[in-house]
Amino acid sequence: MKWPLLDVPGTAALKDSRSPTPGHLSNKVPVVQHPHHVHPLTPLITYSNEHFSPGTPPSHLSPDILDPKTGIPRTPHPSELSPYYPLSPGAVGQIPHPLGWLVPQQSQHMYSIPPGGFRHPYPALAMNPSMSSLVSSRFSPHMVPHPPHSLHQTGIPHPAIVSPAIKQEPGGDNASNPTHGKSSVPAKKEEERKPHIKKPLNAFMLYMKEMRAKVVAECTLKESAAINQILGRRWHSLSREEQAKYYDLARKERQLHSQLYPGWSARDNYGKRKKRKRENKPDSAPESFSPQHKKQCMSYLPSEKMCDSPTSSHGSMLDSPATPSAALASPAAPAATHSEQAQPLSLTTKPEGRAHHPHFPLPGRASGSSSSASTPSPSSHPSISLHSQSAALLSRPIPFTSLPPSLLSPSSPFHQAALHSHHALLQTQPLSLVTKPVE
DNA sequence: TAGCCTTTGAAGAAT
DNA sequence: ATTCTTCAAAGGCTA
Repeated sequence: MKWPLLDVPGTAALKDSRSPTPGHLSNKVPVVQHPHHVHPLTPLITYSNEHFSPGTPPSHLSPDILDPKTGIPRTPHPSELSPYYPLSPGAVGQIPHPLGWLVPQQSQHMYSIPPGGFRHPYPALAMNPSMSSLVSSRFSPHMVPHPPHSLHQTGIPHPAIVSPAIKQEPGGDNASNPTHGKSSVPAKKEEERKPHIKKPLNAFMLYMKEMRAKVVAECTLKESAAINQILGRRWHSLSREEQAKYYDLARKERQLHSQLYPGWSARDNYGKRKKRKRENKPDSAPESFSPQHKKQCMSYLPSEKMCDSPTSSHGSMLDSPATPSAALASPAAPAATHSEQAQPLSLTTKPEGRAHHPHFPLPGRASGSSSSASTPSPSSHPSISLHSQSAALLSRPIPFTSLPPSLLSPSSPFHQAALHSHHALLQTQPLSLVTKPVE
């Protein structure tokens, strides 16, 4: 099922991402509508900080680098060495932080605006008539409008595009390329010429990108694995509204991404990375962890406990956004009856594999399925499967999208019951730790 | 030095 | 229809 697209004014045209119609996009994408508005995703769609590093521009941003595809020399522009929006210096000062509501404190240093201004992260989108005012005078000639289908070959430094030279697999990616071999030389060449278009970031990734620096600063930690654990917990501690913001951003980004790369599929990136080494897991029982995994988990726990102060534990996982609209329609009352400590590291209870979060059928593909609301799959989450009673209490993640707004009201019996069940579940969560072998 | 770790979510593949 | 797998960010760590 798909994320139930919001009827957010201005996004309707994006709903059909496969048939981008510049004319439609014009006045329906509020994020780029106003000439002085910065794309709300600005700091989040960087995809890679490589594109930001003013001091050490990646090779593909090097001025004297020719586009591997077109051979067109990249026009060096100061703004390319740092953030995205090619706004004039005079306009920079007018830029409200696109995520001011997200990063009230750290926005200044996290997204400092360089002298060169921003570079629009989605130049192609900027090329439609309505956006032309935004970019017409800010892009160098080679960034002049191109049909979406040719974007990959223009050398436009879209943050989602990573030069093959950077992202390329060691050894020519042969190992993971099913078409490798003598007979696939053309295919290989073709593959090499293709820029690596990264996946759009999901809500949590956006959140991580946003909050990582803060957590790092707070905890003086740098290991991403540890940071991510903390962020994962904090993510769950966010209120529905707070998460909804990120879901909304992620949705918009997906829409923009699909607008820019109509032919792109997540499958395109399959095999781009080296295969993970989790193959050694199958031989172990679900509840048995490899020593390495154990060690990793345990080693990260103390750090997290020390750092992860429940500064934002007013949310509930039940309050996670089914849809932003739902969240906004009925913002969850701060159900701060549990703290993060009350949910000790459920992440460590994940034996292996990935499972969709059972608590909330977030507006993904499952939400469109009516059966998803009636056929719970608690086993999809290890911690749930370990607590059938809790799972029964929770009885099942009913898609909020399928519920009438009245039930979504914090004061509604359903809401209260759900919270009660949720809290009951949380109280059982510590048990899940027991299931984790302690060395 | 390539890949792992760790998180959640999206999307595609597989069952 | 459901489950599983891969990738997205990121930086220290490890083989």
